[in-house]
Amino acid sequence: MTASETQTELTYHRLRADILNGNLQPGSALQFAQLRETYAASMGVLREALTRLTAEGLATSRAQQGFRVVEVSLKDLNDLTNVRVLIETAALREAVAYGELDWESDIVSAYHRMTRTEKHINGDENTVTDDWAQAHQVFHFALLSAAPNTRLIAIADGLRASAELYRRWSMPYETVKRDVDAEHQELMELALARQSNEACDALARHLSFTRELIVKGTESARQ
Amino acid sequence: MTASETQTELTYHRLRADILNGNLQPGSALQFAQLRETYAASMGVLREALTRLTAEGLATSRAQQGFRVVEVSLKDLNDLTNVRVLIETAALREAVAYGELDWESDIVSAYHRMTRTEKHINGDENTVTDDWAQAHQVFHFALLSAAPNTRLIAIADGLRASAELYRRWSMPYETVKRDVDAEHQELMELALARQSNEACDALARHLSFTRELIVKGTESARQ
DNA sequence: TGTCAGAATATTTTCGATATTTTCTGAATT
DNA sequence: AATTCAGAAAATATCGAAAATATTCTGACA
Repeated sequence: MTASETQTELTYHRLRADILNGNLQPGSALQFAQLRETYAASMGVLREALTRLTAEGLATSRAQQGFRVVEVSLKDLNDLTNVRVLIETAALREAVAYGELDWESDIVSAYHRMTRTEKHINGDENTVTDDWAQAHQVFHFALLSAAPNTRLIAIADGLRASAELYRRWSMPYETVKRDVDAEHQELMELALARQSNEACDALARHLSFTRELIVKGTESARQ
Repeated sequence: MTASETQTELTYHRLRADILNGNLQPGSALQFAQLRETYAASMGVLREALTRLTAEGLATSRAQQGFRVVEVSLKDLNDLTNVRVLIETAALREAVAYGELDWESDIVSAYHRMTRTEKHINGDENTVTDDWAQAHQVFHFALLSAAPNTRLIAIADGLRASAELYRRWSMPYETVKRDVDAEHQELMELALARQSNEACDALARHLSFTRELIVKGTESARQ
């Protein structure tokens, strides 16, 4: 193996991707025998990858009962959204206060890349390409990256992984014709204009949008 | 092995305790051969325990270069303190708003236990007993436990582990005769009186105290 | 004196066989 | 019909040796 990436990291990334894109369904059991075939990895490697995913909040484990994909729920989505608003607005406020030219350039660059990346697989509006998801993450990371408080940024990044899980869930409900690009553009412009309060409001709305969609979607489905 | 605790968990807890109480110094290498003797554990078990500690922020790892105890720094202490104030006050505000009789009773009980627990080992003011550290954690957990947002509580708990690392560092500087018990009592009374703003202020001051001590201590040492 | 290649050493990573625990199945008992 | 229990089956947890990779040491060359 010539790559610098260790076997465990490779398996970790592949498992992580399969959880995030729904290939492994929330709540389903992650059994070693089965995973071993799929990923051609030894038990030790799988075990370590799963431990990392558990710590990240994408899987759960109970002693002697193995691992499962984490469950999703409306309650957790609500909690998650509230925490993300709290953390990300705090980080954005710092970034707007301390960001310099590098920060501005990174945001513009990330925005450009995101808007020029093919968003849907074969035009199917219920899907998102890996490339776009990646570019989206980079854009949001760039927005906060100038915040001096690295702990804040690390927590925001960690929560973004969980949020990805729900984004997938919300896609079928995006009947409202949400204009995500416009939200991102507004966010970028307010940040670059150093309008702290307005930018934070826009970010809060942006983060809350997914929750609103799912809540409304499941409510109408229940009737 | 008859215990319900799995081998990995046992080793994880022992390693964690040794990092927190300074038995393993910040920045020092955690080598397998050495750890294997100390903890009488296999490589796989150690590897998993270390992976969990890394995810928790108490250790670091680089591919092919093993694990180390996490480094401490003034910058990180500052970041950590700011995030903790942000998170814990948000959680406390929720707890004060939603807490019921169970919550009140738990706080009173935890406070009582903490104040009746021997604090120092052999009266040495530079040390803290494991029992007191445990009771202290339980008290702070009880304060926030009524917050409906479980994500918020989980993050607060996670950060408390890192904070423990710095508490140890600050002990030699506690020359100011800090009255921790009084701080805790004030905190408890304000929370039970449902005085949200005042309680959050008291909590912010309480969390920031450790930072002030270390900053002042290292400044005067540098002169 | 400083630099560099290559051997020697030390450390980490990976693997599958074995031990332990949980879950399943079905017959016996109340 | 419901419960209990033992044995079988399936899954997870544990271990230490072997492979892969980094680090250190050595001595020749500039």
